[in-house]
Amino acid sequence: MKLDKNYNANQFEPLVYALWEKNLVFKANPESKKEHFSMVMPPPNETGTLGVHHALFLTIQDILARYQRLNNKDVLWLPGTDHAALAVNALIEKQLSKEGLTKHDIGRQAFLERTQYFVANSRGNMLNQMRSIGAGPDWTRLRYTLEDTSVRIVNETFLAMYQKGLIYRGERIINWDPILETTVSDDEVDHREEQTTLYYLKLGPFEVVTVRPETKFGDKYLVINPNDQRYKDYQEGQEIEVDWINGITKLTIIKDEAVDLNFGSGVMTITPWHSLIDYEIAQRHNLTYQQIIDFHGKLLPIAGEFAGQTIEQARPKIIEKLRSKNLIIREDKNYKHQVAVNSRSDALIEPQIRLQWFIDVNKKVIDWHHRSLSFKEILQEVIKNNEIDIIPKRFEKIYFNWVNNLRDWCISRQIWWGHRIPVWYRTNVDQEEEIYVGLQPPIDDREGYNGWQQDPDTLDTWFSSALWTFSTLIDPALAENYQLSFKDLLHQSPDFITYHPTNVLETGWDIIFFWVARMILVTTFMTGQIPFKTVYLHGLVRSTDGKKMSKSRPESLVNPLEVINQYGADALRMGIIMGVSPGNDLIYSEERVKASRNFCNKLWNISRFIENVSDNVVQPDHQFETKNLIDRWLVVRLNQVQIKVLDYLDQYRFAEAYDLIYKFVWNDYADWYIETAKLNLNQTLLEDSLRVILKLIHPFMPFVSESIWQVLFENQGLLAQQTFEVVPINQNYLADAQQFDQIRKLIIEAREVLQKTNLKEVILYYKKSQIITELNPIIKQLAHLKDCVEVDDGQGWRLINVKYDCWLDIDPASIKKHLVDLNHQLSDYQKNIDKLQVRLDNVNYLNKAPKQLINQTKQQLQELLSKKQDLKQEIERFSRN
RNA sequence: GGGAUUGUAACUCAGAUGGCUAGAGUGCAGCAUUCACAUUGCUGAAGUCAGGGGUUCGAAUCCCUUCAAUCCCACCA
Repeated sequence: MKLDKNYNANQFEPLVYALWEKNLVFKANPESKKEHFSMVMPPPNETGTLGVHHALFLTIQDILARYQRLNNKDVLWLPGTDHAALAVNALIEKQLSKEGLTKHDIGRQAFLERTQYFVANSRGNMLNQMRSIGAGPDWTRLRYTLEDTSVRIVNETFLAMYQKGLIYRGERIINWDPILETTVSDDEVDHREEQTTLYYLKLGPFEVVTVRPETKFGDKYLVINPNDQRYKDYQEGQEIEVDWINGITKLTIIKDEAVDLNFGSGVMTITPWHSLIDYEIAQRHNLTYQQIIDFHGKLLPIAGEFAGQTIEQARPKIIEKLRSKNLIIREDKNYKHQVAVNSRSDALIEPQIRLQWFIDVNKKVIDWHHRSLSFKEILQEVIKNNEIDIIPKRFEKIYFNWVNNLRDWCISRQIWWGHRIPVWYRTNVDQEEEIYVGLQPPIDDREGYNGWQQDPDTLDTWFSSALWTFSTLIDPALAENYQLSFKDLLHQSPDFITYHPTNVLETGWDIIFFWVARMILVTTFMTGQIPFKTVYLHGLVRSTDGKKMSKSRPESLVNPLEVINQYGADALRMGIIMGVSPGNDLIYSEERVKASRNFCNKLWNISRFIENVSDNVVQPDHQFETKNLIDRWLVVRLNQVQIKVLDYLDQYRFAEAYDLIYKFVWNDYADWYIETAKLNLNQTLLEDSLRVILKLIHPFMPFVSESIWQVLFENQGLLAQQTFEVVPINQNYLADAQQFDQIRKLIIEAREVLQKTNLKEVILYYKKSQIITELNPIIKQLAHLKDCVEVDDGQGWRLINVKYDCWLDIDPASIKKHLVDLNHQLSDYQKNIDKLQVRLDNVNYLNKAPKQLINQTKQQLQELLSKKQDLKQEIERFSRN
């Protein structure tokens, strides 16, 4: 025998994967005459290692890709990685700070070199990890969000939007991370609850509350709600003088409805530079504002004696001073409120006003289906018109909710790692600033003037990710040629022509805003096409305690490589697919992985059996030739399962598809067909059916299926190149299949009675039946009977659930042990009979329910009645004796 | 404050468009043993489908409501 007793995943997986790569089975071919199927891989961040959530999306996408290949399509699954500007930047800065350095110490150039080195390293690791999960994307088309082609397309996009007036530069309030010293987009800000002290301060005749006394230095305005009767005597614009932290200050009264009458005393001072709401109030009333905290998080000279100190240092001293001036009325030490933090770096966000680049989402200048629309409108339209389907559907609501509240997208970042903004500035003779936006650095040909300086900022990492579906399909060689326009690039790149729009985008629901929406936004603008036709969203993987896996709780993290080591990649894949429905989160459970590992082994041993009973020469047959009704039963089941599995896969219902295969293979194929095959061998059908099963299971468990295929059928070529063959059946097979179902019932019931009565070696008598005679040895063996004998009339215990007349040769004393169960069963029958009877007595049911259903109900009732009758008779007969 | 999701066996979860006696994995109980597989086989026990109400001939499934949990968005200075 060629196969070992147990399936050893670690032994086969690397070999099998190497074989796939060698044979280029993952390679897409745009020139193929087959139908094309395309999908881009969401590029994972190049921060190092993969987690289980990566394993999840790689598995789902790999199932899709392998399924479509077996479905006779030309498949492009395009892999790549993301430079992950903010995340990687934070990581490198953390490394530096461990060495006692900051990025300014080493300078921009050295910082970038160091980052590149780090990223190149982690990329290699990650790609190998993807391989060990079994993912089979087209590695020949591996892309990277910070490669040359990407830079070109990013700049093309920036330029095109700039020329349309969709990108503008402006001073706005933004989320500032004082640690990384960069802007953070709204979506990247997390809110965390914090307990702090709320101070009630005396401000002249008023009382104001604050948790941030350090922002109070710039106070010039006092805002009250115009509907507040308590302060109706104070007029808008009225000025008052009060004693404040650093002496006498003049305040102007402003009335604005943003003030909550019920919070504190209903009076507030505002700090527009460092608060979004205050900023909005200031904008409405045309107020002046100034910066109090600098971009490093330190107080500016306006804070007088506290200037140069960080907030942490200054706050207690400021409190001390306020206290000494008797300006603190009272303090609430248990005040709970939400603070904003950068989700990537965990730093406290300090709102700041700064010159930034923005994308205008409301300007209606984009040509879309012959109308001029804004980004916001296009985002709404493509979903409303079903140009793009989101699965599961409920995420459409979440999507619209987000789009409706969308504000201009701030795309500039002050970190160093990322796409540099393609804008250059210089000062001309009149000391005015000139600006140049272009694809490549401009050349300054004037002598004696300052040359062009590129904007120091980089772009939000999601800006380049947003181009992912089309930028990756552009031919890199063409992109090097700046003589070609962007349109030329699109129209001359075979991959773009063939594969765009892509068929599916498969990703987690948590990045629907960051990524999915922004891909739609940028792609529609740049290509005039939608980026994908379907969005399939999967859930988050959580740890066994039901919480999010997070780096701050290392015990919650599961390392997919360790799992693969222990149980194999196929086991991991199905462990996280089993029993999970689209869009729902899943809790990682090692039990499920184990169950899948056992299933691998089951498959393995089925194959081992087949190999064992097969002649050495394996002939390709594919005829599914049947010799008896068991064979026909199998063929019918195969056919049904095959159709259903393909149907589930078309609907992205992976868990259900897998579940069906699992049950079929284990409960039907192994437990019944293989068992009967020991006495009734049909070698070609065994091989044909195994081939079908391996193909069906292959998208889910590629390694074990390919390993078996290689050992058993290696001459038949690579599994991944085969297409599904439909198992042929004809109508009279169905009747045979039903016959065998009856025989299975017979065997099950016989086993049960023998178990309950604790008897062995019992004889089964049966009234003349051709089928039982034909299957006599099989029934005997599977039910563990001593013999199976045809008789003219019955004797012994009559089987209830079977259509045939047969009896087990059991003495009444033994049956008595079983009597309690039997009476229990009897009352179960009665309960169900009552239920069905009530239904059939209901006139409305008879009038309104479909005819077919009524007939079914009647039939069920008849069956139950007769079973009950039989059982009752038997019990009585045996009780009498 | 706005919104989404979840509540089904001891545990983790499936049950799309309402229609058999509500299923699986794990666990549990009993039995089997040199058979392809102990990563096994056979048999079994275990559920008021969170509670209440409604629609319907018929509800785990649809609607309303209460309770509990998780998450997203927006936020009070």
